[in-house]
Amino acid sequence: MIDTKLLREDPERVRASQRARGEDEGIVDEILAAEQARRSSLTEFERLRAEQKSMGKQVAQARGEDRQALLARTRDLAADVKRLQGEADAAQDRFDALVRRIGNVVEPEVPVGGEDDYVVLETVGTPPEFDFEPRDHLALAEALRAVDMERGAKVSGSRFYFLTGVGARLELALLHLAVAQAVEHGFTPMITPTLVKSEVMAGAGFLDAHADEVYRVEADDLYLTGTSEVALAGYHADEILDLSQGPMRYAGWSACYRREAGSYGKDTRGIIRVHQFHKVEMFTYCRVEDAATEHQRLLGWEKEMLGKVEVPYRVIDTAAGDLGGPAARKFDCEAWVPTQGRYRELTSTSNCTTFQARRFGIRERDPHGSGTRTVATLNGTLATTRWIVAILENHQQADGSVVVPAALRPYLGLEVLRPE
RNA sequence: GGAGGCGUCGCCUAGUCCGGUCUAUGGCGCCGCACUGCUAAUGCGGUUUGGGUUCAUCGCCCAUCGAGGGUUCAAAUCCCUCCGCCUCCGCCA
Repeated sequence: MIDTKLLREDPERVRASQRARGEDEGIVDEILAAEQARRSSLTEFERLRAEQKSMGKQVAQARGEDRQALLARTRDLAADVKRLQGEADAAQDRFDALVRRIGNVVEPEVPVGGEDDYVVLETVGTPPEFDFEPRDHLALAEALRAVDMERGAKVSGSRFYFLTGVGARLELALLHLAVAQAVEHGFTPMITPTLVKSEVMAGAGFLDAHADEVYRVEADDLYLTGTSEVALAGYHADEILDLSQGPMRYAGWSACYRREAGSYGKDTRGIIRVHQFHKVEMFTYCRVEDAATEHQRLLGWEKEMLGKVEVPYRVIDTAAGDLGGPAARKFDCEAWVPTQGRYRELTSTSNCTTFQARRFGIRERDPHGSGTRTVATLNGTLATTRWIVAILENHQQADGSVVVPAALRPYLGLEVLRPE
C-alpha cells in the first residue's frame, strides 16, 4: 500500500511510477477523489456522533418529562448517526480498494519498460569452456542419483521431484552454508510457517496481480507461501519496532510452494521450475532513509554467496514493468547455465520501502519528531534448490563427475560427486 | 473434536454480575522538570494507537477494552458469531 500523503502532495510522482510500470495512471485521480469523499463523509459522521454523545449525557441526568423529550429527539439522531456511519464506512472501503490496486512507487533509477528492458549492472566470472559436450543438470543429477523426477511425478505430479542421496546432501549443505553466512553477518535465523492466513498473504502483496500463483488450502482458508518473505513480513505485524540500534535482519529457512500457473511448457526439464523447493531468504526491517543502502548490502551478501559456489553470474536492474507490486526496486543475480547458453535467475532482492509495512501496520517511533512512522522492508535470496542446477553444470567434468566448490565441502563432506 | 476458564491503552492490574461523571483505576517501566557534589532516592507533570479539523503549532473532535455484528437514546459492561491463549478429556503421524 502506498503512502496516501505522498499521493496527495506529489500525485505526479505516482503517475510517473504508474507510467513506468505500464499501468493505469488515471487511477491516481480516482484515488484522490475517493480520498476527498472519504474525508467529507467521515467529518459529517463525526460531527453528528459528537452531538449524539453529548445528548446521551443529558439523558443520563434528566428525569421525568425532560427525559422523555430528550429521548424522542435522540432517537432520530441515532438513526442519522447510523446512516452516516454506514456511508463513511463505505467511502473508506471504496478508497481502500482503489489504493490497494496501485503498486509501490518505483525508484527514479529503475529502468522503464517490461521484462526485457532490464539493465545489466555487472558480470562476474567467465563461463567455463568445456573440451567435451557438457551435460545438462538433469543428466548429471540422474547419473549421480541426486534427483528422481519420475518418482516425483508418480507421487505428486509434474514439476515435483525427489532429491536423493548426494542430491539431498548437496541441498542441505548449500542451505546450511547460506544460514552460516547469514548468522555471521548478524541475521537471526528463522524457520517459518509455510501456511499463512489470507491477511498475511495479502499484506505481503501476493494476492494482488499474481494470486493465481498461490496454493490455497480451502478447508482452512490458509495459503501456502512461495517464500518465507511472507511469514517474515507478517512476523512483526501491528508492532512498533525499535530500530535505533540499526536494521532488524532475519534469515528465513522454508519450503516454498508455487503453482507455476501460466508457465506450461516452460522449463519442463529438471528442477529449474518446480512447485516445491527450499530457500534461505534474507529479510530486513529498517528505517526508510536506510532502505537503499540496505538494498545494496543485501545484494552484496547475495554476491558473496554466489562467489562461494563459484558460478559465473551477472546482476540485472529489473525494469519497472517487471517489478512485483510491493517492490520499488529489484536486483536479480542470474547464473550462467552452460547447456542453455544463458543466464538464469538465482537470486532476487527487492526494496519494498514502506509498501508491505504499511499494510501490516509495522512502525517505529519517529526519530525526527513525535508519533510513529512506517518502516521499510527488504528481502533477498541467499540460496535455493535451483542453485543446484548452476553448481552441477558449471563444475562438471568430462566423466560426468562434479567438483564440489570449496566452500561447500565442509558442509557436504565430499570433494567430488561421482556417478555411481 | 468435547467441556471449562480467560483476553482491558509497553508489562501487570481495577472495572464487567446490576449499561450512563469510564473523559478506563492503581503499580511497574519510560520521558520531562525540580531538588541534590555526581548517581541514587524523593517530589511534580506526562506517557495507547489510528484518524479528522488546522498552512502548521496549540486545541478541539471521532474511533479504539481480542475481531466482527446486534440490542439500546447510551455498551469495556447485555446478546450472537469468530479468533487466540490456558486447563482437562478424547483422537492422532
